Amino acid sequence: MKKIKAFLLEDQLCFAVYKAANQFTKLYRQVLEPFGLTYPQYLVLLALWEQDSLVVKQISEKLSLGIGTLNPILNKLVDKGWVTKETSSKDKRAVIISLTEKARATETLITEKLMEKMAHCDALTVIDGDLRAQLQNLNELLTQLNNMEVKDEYL
Amino acid sequence: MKKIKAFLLEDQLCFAVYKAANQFTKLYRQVLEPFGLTYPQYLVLLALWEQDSLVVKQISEKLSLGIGTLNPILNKLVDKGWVTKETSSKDKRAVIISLTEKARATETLITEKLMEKMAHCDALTVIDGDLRAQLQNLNELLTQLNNMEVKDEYL
DNA sequence: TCATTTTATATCGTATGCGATGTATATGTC
DNA sequence: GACATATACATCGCATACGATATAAAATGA
Repeated sequence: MKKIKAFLLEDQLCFAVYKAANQFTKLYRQVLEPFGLTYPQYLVLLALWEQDSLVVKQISEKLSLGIGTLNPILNKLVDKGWVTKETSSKDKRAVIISLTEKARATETLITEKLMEKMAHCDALTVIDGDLRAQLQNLNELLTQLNNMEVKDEYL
Repeated sequence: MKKIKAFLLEDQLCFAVYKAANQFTKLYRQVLEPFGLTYPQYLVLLALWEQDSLVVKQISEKLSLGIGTLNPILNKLVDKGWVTKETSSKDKRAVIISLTEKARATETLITEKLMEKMAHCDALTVIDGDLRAQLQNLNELLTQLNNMEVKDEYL
């Protein structure tokens, strides 16, 4: 009596994603820890290196993280001197997050160390291309699904 | 001055995986919450539905979770009456986790509810096949990388 | 204008997820 | 059998991640 394939642990897409996310975090920790950074904290910096001085809401959207998750991360980045927080003068509700000199100065080094680590595994690059595109599709789908849920109740 | 493509937030494989994992957890919560289950708790049940009465160590390996993460989850499952814990008679260090009657009885219902939810999104099924295989490759790679790290220091 | 509603953050409680450490039990070696 | 080592689990501290709630400021509208 074999069970439905889709519901065996090893065959589940969601489980594969779950495991990959955990493994990635572990891998990145090796590089980021010496800088005193965690993976989510690094993501915030990554967003700001692309475009500095974002409002919290913009970072929240870029990373798909709620304020409840993001705010503690931002506070830690402030404490550790990576970013600053200032109220927007145009909209006093909004808070602008900006990179410090330290954060700007360290971008290259962190990026190099990460590339070094990843280079140890050429296969990662090979796999990368197609998978990335598919995952982006998946993410759009999941996001839609999650946003649809409220309406869903009324069907 | 465009930056290296690989290091733009949106283009990063790890970020795509990270987001997908978060979205999946949200999606599953909708189905699992009425049962009083979280996604990791459900994963434990999934493992046990495949094969009951596993030792903690075995579950830890199946889910790629350390004892520090797994133990609190198991304790909650015990508290809520989904599984039992008993010391192995053969090896008094080992703890055997077994499904309760409630857990066995609810498997079908939970599985049905999950399939219902997923069925709302046919596209998920279409994407699934290839992506799953690729993610499994990715996971093997990442796991190897993570296990290699210790030796890595001596190169 | 002024009450209502929306929006941007902040805070809180619960549940992971991890590395580090502690403890009891097996195991291997002599 | 004694003892060093390895293994299985437990516990702790830190850092997310989420939903729910709170608060202040902006936008809306009668």
